Amino acid sequence: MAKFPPDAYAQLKAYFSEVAPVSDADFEAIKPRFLPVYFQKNQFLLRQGEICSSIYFVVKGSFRIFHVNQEGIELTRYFAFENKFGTNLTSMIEGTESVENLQAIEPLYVFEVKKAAFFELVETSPQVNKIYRNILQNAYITSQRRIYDLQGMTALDRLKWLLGQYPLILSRIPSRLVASYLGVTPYTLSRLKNGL
Amino acid sequence: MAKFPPDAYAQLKAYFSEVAPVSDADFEAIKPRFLPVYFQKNQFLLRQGEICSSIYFVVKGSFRIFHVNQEGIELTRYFAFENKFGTNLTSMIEGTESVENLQAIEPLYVFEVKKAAFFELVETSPQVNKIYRNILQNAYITSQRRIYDLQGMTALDRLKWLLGQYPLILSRIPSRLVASYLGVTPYTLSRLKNGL
DNA sequence: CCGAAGTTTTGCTCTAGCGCAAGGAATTGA
DNA sequence: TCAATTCCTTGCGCTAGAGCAAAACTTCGG
Repeated sequence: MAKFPPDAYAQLKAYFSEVAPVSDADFEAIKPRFLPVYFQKNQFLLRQGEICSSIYFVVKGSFRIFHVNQEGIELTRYFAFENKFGTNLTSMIEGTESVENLQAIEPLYVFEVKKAAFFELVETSPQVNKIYRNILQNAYITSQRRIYDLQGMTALDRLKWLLGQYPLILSRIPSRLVASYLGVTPYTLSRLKNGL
Repeated sequence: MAKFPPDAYAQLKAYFSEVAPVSDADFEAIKPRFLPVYFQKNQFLLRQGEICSSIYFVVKGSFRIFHVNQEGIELTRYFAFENKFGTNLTSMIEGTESVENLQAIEPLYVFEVKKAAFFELVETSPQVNKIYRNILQNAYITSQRRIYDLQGMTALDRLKWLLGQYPLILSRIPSRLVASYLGVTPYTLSRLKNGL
């Protein structure tokens, strides 16, 4: 295991300046709530049935959010790459048991922000508040878009749509997981790749 | 056109007592922000491209929220029946152009709450605040559930799932609209009904 | 560096659901 | 109330994608 990226806080600050610029002094106050954590490939950040108590910011690597349905099929709904936040919002907000799993896909370096610390920051830091509004809206908009954009598309068009958003996804993420995101079998995805 | 249901405010008060009980005095203060409005069957409450400036509470009748995709196919995502709130959240929150239409299915009696008045109530009334949290959470959870529950189900199972939620929907709503909700053609829905 | 386990590809068959066409039923409006 | 329109059903052929089996390729631990 390589050590935690030394410039990770600089990266976080750069993220803030994109979304909600923050002064050096304010950033120093926020910083200690962002805890560097490492997860191995395939390790779980959260398992279904547990209560989600943190939100994560990806410094390096990636994780996915997925659900296992009645038939035992995995359905992936989100890939979190560098500079993305990810958590199970419903479980974290309501304190209910998660129906989703969060799992590292690659060796993963994240900042973990504990629920209590996070909501405190939401109240005390206008910047974090803005970021939170962003997260909420994106969560909703993303899931809406997913329904509307994908409904009625062929599997090939869905794949193209995904590649439009993450051009490198097929070289970075196992096909099996991409298939579980697109809602097709790995067989079908393999064949689709020929038709690109 | 029949006149607006005379006991509509009593109905609204009953709804509050289910979700967030409110004293008579407080209710009197809230009441004037709920404006009785009538829409004819098929009339639009909002068209795509417009900015959504109100939220609606159904007293009697129903409306649907739908989107028209690139191929010109209508995709319905929500049916609002009695005692349900409905609006285009994204457009209302962000003030952006709506990509969805709201349209009365039956003769429709609603309370309209203007955006400004609504957000003022959210700030000043703990009860309305709670109802708003409810709406936001439901919006997100519903769209999540829709992705997870329906993914991988056959069309017949999706129909049964819908009938589990709204047992009378097929007798109340035109089949064409139910089909556009389930993501199947009217042909297929018609055949599915035989297999129930 | 090698064997085992997991992953991806490919051939083949099968089925759910599409979509046209045409007939029947139900709504609508003057 | 009666035509006109819209909506629903049904027969039929067709295609996208599922799913099994087996081969080819990767990855990983020791």
